Amino acid sequence: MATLKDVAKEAGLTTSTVSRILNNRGYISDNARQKVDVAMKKLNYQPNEVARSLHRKSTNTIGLIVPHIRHPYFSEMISNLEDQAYEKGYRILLCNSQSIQEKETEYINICTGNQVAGIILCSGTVSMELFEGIGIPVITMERFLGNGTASVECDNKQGGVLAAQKLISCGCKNLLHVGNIGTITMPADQRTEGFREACEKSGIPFVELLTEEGQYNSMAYGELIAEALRKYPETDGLFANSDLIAAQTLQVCRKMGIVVPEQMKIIGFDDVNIASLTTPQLTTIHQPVKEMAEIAVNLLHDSIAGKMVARRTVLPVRLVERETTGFPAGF
Amino acid sequence: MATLKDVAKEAGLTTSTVSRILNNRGYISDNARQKVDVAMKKLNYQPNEVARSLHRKSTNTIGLIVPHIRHPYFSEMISNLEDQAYEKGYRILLCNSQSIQEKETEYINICTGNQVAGIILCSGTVSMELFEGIGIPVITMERFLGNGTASVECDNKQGGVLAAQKLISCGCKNLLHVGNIGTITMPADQRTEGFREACEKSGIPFVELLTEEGQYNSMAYGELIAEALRKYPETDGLFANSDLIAAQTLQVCRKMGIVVPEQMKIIGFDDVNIASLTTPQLTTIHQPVKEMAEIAVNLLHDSIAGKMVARRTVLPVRLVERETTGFPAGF
DNA sequence: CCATATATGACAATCGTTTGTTATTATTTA
DNA sequence: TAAATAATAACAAACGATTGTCATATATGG
Repeated sequence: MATLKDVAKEAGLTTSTVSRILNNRGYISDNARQKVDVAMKKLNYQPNEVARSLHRKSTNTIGLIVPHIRHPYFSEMISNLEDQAYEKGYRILLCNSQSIQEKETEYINICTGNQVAGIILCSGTVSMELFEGIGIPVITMERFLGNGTASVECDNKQGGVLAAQKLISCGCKNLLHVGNIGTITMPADQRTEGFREACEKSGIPFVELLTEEGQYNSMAYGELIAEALRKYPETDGLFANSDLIAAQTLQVCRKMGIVVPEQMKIIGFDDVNIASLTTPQLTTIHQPVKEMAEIAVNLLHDSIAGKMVARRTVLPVRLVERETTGFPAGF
Repeated sequence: MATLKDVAKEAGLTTSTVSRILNNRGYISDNARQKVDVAMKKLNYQPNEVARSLHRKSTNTIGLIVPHIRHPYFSEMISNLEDQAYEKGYRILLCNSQSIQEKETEYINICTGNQVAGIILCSGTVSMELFEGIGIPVITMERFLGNGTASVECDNKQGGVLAAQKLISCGCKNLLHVGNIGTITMPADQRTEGFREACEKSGIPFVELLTEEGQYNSMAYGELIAEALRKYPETDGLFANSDLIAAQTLQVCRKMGIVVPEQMKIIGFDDVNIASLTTPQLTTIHQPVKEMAEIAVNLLHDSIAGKMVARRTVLPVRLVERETTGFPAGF
């Protein structure tokens, strides 16, 4: 790899001048600019970002910590975040914590060790103290973090309300809600909250099913759901905390001979691509993933620049009616 | 952020000694080791990887260039690659080229500029010349690259053969194959090759449907398939180059009133999670994604270490029979 | 007690880039 | 023609860690 020095020698200039040209500072003649251009092309010169980063004491890399990559919601989110980061000139250091505390902790250290400019933390489990003293901006998504970090969420509670209202308006009398991991508190718990409130308002009872970390990680909810449906056979409406769970519910219903939507209505969450690939297609709560990603990167960008930044950003969700709640099959 | 110097001062030692302790070289006393340990903890010291990288002239980062993140096959692949990289002490710099040549080129430059230790290139479009002189190891996955780079693929051709044989053994007489992007050559084209040969051997005709880049990027194949099924109404067996396409085909069939598997058998490719979330569940060709990822990272690791490395690695595929080819619904 | 092994200090170079300072020239401009 | 501006050279320090070379100081063993 050619260095600045090589370019300078090739162009017959000093490193100072070449560096100044690259960074557009001070006096520069067109002549010099051209000579440098030619030399750079000839030597196939690429500035060494590592050296640059060392000097300016920060990289243009964002550490992205997620609990999952394969999960459709996160792959969607990662994709959008990568997009936005690229737009703003940032790179993504991808860290899959698998929602294991130790891995998350280690990845945080890896991020700081690698001098990332900032961290975007998606739905993790690590305690907030770890972020107290790291001295770089952190944006959380779908994640509580008590200290000074900014968070981006969708209106989870409203999503729960919408789901409940829809199921109730469909005439469901016995609801089942497949919620989050019981042992971890996260903003997505608000879905349950909203669901509960709406149910209580209408006097409709519902059973809340807590999931376990193991299921979250394996993305396999089939057994859990089958068991619950056996235990609560009167269930005629189900609200799942993700489309993935809802899709698996469909499979379980089929196995058990429960016809959707006739005997059971189902509503998912996220509105990822599988939602429209199931049969029947999933009614779901749409999360504005793209907008959330854009806002997250913008917040981080501003935060890195030392600007003050919104402490909490909540984006609206909306109900997308497809077929699992009896949408007119007229297509 | 505390530096080595700070730690040394805190521990009452010199930077030389501390550095030697951190890197386990030369003579070190337990006493000194402890003092450094205490100082590190007290100062919350993290070695600056940027400085380290600059010195050793290489990072422990792998550039991962993919044409997609949201696509289930790639998110699966990315997840496995991240896993493997982590195991071996590498970090992942995630680059989504969106199969745009310019972006791919730029990302290659970004990778080299950031002194990555190596690159894993998934199914890209850029011409191989770009990789000629970059001087770092490159492993390709599902991607041809004529020059000295190593590649990891699944046995695409065999996959095509298996699919054809299955459809034919199911009694299909008029086959449709939804293939790759017409304008780009890639190993996945071999699926078509295998499919063709098996069909010809049995004297069964098939129509090959080329897809377009636009579809690949939007992941929306519905229109294309609907059109084809209208044009070739006698079709009774379909082999799609991905589960995503196959899943969309199921939706199209439903809209058109074609009953699967009775009137039409469908086989996908990849065996990603959606394959078992559709109704009926997809029969598909299983790619050993995990093993491919593991081998890719191992190859890159060896390649970085200067070892000689297999030029081409082809892993076996297998047919996974589910419901779209009439698997006994006895579950 | 001398030789060897062990442990550390003190210093400096290096990785590649940025940036500041001072000096030196060439070109304008008043 | 003196003064101001423009363009570059020549050096060197800095970013933080690694590593090499000596020098020095104990400790251990034969």
